[in-house]
Amino acid sequence: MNSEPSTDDAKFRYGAALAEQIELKWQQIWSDQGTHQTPNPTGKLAADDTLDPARKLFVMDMFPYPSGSGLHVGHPLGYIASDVYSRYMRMKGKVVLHPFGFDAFGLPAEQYAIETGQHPAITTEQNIANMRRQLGRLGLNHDPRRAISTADPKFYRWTQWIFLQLFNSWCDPATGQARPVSDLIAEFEQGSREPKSETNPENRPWSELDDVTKRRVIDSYRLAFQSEAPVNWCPGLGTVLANEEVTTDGRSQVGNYPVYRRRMKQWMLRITAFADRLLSDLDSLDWTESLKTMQRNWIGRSVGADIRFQADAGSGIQVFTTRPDTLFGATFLVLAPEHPLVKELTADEWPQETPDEWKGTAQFGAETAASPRSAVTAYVEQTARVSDRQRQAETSKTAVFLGSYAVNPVSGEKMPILISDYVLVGYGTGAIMAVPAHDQRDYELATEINLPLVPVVRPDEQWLSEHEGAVADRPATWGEAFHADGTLVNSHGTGISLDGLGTDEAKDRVASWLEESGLGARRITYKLRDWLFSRQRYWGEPFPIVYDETGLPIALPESQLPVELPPMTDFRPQAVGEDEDPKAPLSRAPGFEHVELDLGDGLREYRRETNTMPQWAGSCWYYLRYLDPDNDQCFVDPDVEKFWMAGTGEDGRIGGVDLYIGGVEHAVLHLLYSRFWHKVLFDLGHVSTPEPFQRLYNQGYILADAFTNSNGRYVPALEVEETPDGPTYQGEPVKRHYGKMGKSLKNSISPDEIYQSYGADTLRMYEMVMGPLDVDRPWQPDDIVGVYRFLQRLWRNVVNEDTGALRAEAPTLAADDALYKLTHRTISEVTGYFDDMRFNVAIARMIELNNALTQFVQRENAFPREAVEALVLMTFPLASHVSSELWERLGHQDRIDDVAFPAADPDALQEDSITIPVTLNNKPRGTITIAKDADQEGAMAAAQQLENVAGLMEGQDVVRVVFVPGKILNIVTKPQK
RNA sequence: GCGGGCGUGGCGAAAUGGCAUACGCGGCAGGUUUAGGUCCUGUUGGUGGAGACACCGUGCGGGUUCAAAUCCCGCCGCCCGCACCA
Repeated sequence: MNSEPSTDDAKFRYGAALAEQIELKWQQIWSDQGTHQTPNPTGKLAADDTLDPARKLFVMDMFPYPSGSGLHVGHPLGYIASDVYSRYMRMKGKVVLHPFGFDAFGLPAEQYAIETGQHPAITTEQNIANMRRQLGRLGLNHDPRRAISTADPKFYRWTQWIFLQLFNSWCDPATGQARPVSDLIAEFEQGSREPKSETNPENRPWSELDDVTKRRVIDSYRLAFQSEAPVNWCPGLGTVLANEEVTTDGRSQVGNYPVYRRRMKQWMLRITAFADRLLSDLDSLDWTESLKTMQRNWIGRSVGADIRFQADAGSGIQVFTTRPDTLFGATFLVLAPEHPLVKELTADEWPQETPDEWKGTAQFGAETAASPRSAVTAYVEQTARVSDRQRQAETSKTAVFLGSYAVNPVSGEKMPILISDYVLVGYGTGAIMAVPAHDQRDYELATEINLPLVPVVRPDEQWLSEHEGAVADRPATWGEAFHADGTLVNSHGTGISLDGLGTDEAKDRVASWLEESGLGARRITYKLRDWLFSRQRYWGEPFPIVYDETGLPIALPESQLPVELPPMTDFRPQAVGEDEDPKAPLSRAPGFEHVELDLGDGLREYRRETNTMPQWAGSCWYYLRYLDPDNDQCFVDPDVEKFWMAGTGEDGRIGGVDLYIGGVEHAVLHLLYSRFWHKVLFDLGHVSTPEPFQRLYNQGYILADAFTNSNGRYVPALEVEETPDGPTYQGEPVKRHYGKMGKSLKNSISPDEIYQSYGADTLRMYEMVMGPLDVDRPWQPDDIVGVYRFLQRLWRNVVNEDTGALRAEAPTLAADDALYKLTHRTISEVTGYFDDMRFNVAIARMIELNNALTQFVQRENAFPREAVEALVLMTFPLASHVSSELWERLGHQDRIDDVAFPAADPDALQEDSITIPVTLNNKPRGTITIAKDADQEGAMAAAQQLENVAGLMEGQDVVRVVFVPGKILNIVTKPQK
């Protein structure tokens, strides 16, 4: 394959060398003249003149982490798109903010540093420099003054500040909004609110509590709080991870290491308190439906009821169910193996006549199954070995009976209590009432180990007929649970009867009954869990938190921010034993953990928090820092924030970033976390919109061939050779795959190669012409010449390739000239396509115009200025350097950056006559050219002139004529009798 | 299993009810050139025909309509997300 274009024989042909010369020249000019600096309404970056808020447009990319392997051609796809769009919008008169930065803290950067044995501060800096160079070569129009890095203390000072906002806030359940903790304390002191009982077991009034208890109570309300809970522990990374960072098969997203469940005390953020708003506010956003669906699924709202069951021991077992209507059919209870009541409810001996299936005999052997305690212990240990996600693999259900019973409050029946790993401790209450006749999972367990089934919803006849051998009142014959709605049966007891009711009515009746009798209440639960926010890693934001002798956390005052990350030479995470708590690297930093501080009551000793914040902390709010990057008084000036974020009111927009472009992989990570932080900042009055990102656009991925060897490992795609027997690597046959370009598939292609062969403008244009922006597309290097030739021809139409001089200029085009009309029609269409970010079709139209222009120039040996300038201006957002160069060569003193996008001449779009197809019985038979306002008779008359049509109509009766002005003439005929 | 999306030439793709395949790549033929490349011109869905043309053709089957790639119903295939969530 010869991908190298030949060296140009014409000295001034637009080739790779000339393109590079032009590109570097204009990048220098842009940098020298500050072309891409966007003014602010006020502050350090303020403009000389006032800015019109109605014209503002905030266009942003998801910023990258500074990868060590540099950029591949898949990375800049979104960056180019946002660049093209922002340049276009600027030409359309918008004041466009288009910034760029680096997500420099976090696991990927730290893992890279460990691999290379260098300090992350150094590798991060190097990687940022390298990525800046590669991106700079693309000529992106980012405002250089607003470049940010989340690992910069001037940046993370404010990340820490926002953390303190969370720490110093609580969520008022009455309004669902964040409020300052000081309000909470005031309410306690006034007696208008009673402390929750969990932290105040004796329910003593606030004024009688000692200081430490008061602090405990308050801490339990905070949006940032510490909690001892089962977490995702990843020994391979030496840290805990958020649920969102664990893959479906129970491994870490970064590094693909196994993840285990383990109880640890960690920092959590109370995102669950905002679940409802995170869900309902999705409706107001201009995001794709599939992305909204992903967030909705992740939040996972379900409506039901809590029910408390009285058990042999303890104060009762609380369960959550979405089907309270089936309460009479609840024949046993199942707890998660980790449920706190398991120990208490485990009996010393098996009750008489306990079936062997309930004892786990088959699983653990007769010896272990000899007592409830040993069987339960064995079962709990077994489930602890695998992660939540792995537990969900499709295997037959297992369970162990605790040896104790509860009572069904409506039927009065005895219900055995079991533990099973299909009940998850983190969802609902960690316990369920099993209704085996009407829940598939319960059905499977009940039939597996022989538990009683009671039908309480009568299956309909159709369902019964579809299930062979199914008898309505014998669920064991059904083969599966009947979980649809229906009519209640077998559901009457003392004080309540549901027989004959429909599902919805019955749900309502039971819920009311539960509330009246004090046995339960209506409740809504979410799959979303609180966000585990601490990591036992080095390369992240330190917490602005210290501990005093009580061990309770204390927020550092704002004046002591930032808490800088101390320099360390050995910053690796430490391996620890199974029962040992991991030690965060910062605890080894000399002089960091134990400090003497004056927090207002004199110098005292404190212990610093040594965990760091996760990857996502900086990206939760970075878009706000772009607005006011140098402000050292606050995280963003309120007036500046309002200017860029406020909704324009257009199309009911509520405000936020006007266009946010990025990959779909952040659907439930960054995008959910960020929305959460933004809502807290909104509630506290720090930002003016309830949502951060009004419009979100997911660009597709660039795909490329990838190859695996016989071990299933990926081999470098660039070194694979194509042979008649298939692809080979180092002589060995390899298997071809196809996937997202990137490091993991070893199929990256560097943009540097494309710059060398064609230049950056060609690369920009190629990435935009490949296909629709939101669709995955294969990297096809052979196709690049298409847009390269386009730019070459455009250049040649203006510049004499041999001399470098401007070609002769043709006289002004007449208004009825075909090229004039095509020019304006193209402007009109391209404008629409740019507005919709359909750059591939816009480019196709430009190529058509350029082809027509080329013929004109060849014929006349001169170029028509209108057509050329329109093309140069339309090309500018895409191929900015060569367009700038041509604009200058065309004799313009003004910068093309400041020129308005061309407007179509409305007269040129008006055609006096139009050509439409004629179909006879729906078969195309030719075209007619008729007056624009011709009527059906006129069209028919013209059609009769067509030899074809006239001939075929001979001997036919016209049954119907469909004339759609401007579209078609269809004549329906049938043979004459 | 549930939810969402997609299926059009040799390839990337246009057309969102009105001439299917715009534009680009690749192919074929010709011109320029010592030659190759570059560049330029023509041509390029399939079948038949010398040709004008004719018939067929948007995953498969049905439907609505004067008219369907497009709308509706049912299959098939691929991709993405979720997945024991009580």
